Amino acid sequence: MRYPPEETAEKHARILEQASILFRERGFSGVSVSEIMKATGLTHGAFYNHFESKDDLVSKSVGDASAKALDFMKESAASGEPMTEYVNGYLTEQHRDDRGNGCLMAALASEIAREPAAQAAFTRHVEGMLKGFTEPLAKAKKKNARRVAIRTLSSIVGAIILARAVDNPELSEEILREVRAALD
Amino acid sequence: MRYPPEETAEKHARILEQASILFRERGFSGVSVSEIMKATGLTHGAFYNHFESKDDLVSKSVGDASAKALDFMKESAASGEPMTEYVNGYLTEQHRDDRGNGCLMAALASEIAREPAAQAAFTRHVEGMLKGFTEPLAKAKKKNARRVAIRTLSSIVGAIILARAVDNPELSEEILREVRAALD
DNA sequence: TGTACATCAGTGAACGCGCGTTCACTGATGTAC
DNA sequence: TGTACATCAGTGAACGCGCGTTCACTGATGTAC
Repeated sequence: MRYPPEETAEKHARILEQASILFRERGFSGVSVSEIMKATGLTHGAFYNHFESKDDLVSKSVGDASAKALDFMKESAASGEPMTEYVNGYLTEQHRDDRGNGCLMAALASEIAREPAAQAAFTRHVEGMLKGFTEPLAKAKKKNARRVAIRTLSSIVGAIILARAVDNPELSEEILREVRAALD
Repeated sequence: MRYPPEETAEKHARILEQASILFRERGFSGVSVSEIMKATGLTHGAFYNHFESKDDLVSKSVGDASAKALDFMKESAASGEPMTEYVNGYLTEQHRDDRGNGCLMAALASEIAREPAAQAAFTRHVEGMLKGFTEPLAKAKKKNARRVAIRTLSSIVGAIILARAVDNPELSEEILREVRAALD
């Protein structure tokens, strides 16, 4: 049956949001269209009124998660010492244990390397993150701002991926702590 | 029909080898048992004479790939300036483009975080890599050898994962180059 | 303002497909006597 | 040394299952007059 346009738009946004959480938690191929629609409160058949295919959703949910993450970083940057603060929040056990709401790169970069549909949005995301790290450094007249940004991003993404994969809690915490210490 | 024991052992090793290449290329869930057996030159039915289940193979192929990678690192360490040399070889376009024969952590860490069967072997691998990085630093009386090892490992794993996921060749090469430069 | 009709976002059964896994069968190898 | 039999790693058809996707149908909303 027909629904008011605002309701339809709201459902569309909810599919995107649930998808971007579930994909980060379990990977693109680990989540079915049915599960996403169930999480949204609808049945699977309605999915194709909102997206062309699962691949279409994959690519759009990466774009959506990226936009939200870049907004969050900009807020963080607006409050003084941005990179150190951001990185300290990033390398926490809380972030490690909350994949669904956490970093897009740490959760999905490996799978995106094999998912051409999502690469364009993901590449823009990496550039956006690097820009967000580089600009404050450049403003503060630091040397090699872009290089420092690239190294920092690689370190923190690598650290949280390893901290998540390892089943020894001491080692996991050690990785987060020692990489955090690099920025102090 | 029955086969000589050496032939059976050789086939077993070949399944492990092909699996560890294919898994790194396309992820655990991206490769079917049939594909692995076809790559080994057998049919899928024979698989269960060698392994209990696909999960069993996943965990054993991680152990196998780890053993080979640690051996390779030890060889590299036996030849003088180990970490810098190793890292320079790691952060290359060649390694980036050869997932199947490349680093286990870069290829599979994200998926292993959701694959309990493989976590024990993977954790031993990370500890082995850290040990291989730490020992030469400690022998050379460097300060904070373990901390430097953790930061280096996080950086290079993060860098190659990002370099693979990004669809802009200049950005991809820049990431590899700028993280490589950190170790000079 | 009231009536008739087109619209379209839902539902849920059904589709073909590939997956992991099982199983009856084969036949060369290894063993017992 | 030769014969009879047990072993067991292969083959390939078949299994149930969940997946992405399609489709006939529903019925409230929006539009035309």
